[in-house]
Amino acid sequence: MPKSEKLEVDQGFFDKVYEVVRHIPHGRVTSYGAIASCIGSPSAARMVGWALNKSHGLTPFVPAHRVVNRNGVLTGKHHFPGGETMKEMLESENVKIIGDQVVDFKKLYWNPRTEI
DNA sequence: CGTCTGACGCACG
DNA sequence: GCGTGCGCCAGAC
Repeated sequence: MPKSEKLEVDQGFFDKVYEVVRHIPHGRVTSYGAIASCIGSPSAARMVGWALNKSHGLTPFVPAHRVVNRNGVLTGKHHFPGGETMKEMLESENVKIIGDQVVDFKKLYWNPRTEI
């Protein structure tokens, strides 16, 4: 079994997370759990958030602001510089936010498993 | 090597 | 409908 072959499969949890997140269309959002499920670990939603934390300032740019929790709430906004950065970035993509809640989250929800 | 923590999700009461 | 507890996997100390 060549190592190169294994390398493609065993990139690691976070790399897969980045790959999925990068596929999120402009002006759309998805959830941690959906990503986790898409990469093969349905209950590893925490790891997704953890990976995204490390993704900050990474290249290519990973739109972590498009990833919210299952409720459509911007749980990770505190990890962005400033405090309202995540909200502002989403609003710049025509995504409306009320408080920390994404408006029409259900409509804007992008399912990586179905639409990837 | 053991323990705690973490941008979540779900089951249970 | 809301609060609490547990599990998930990986890394830091």
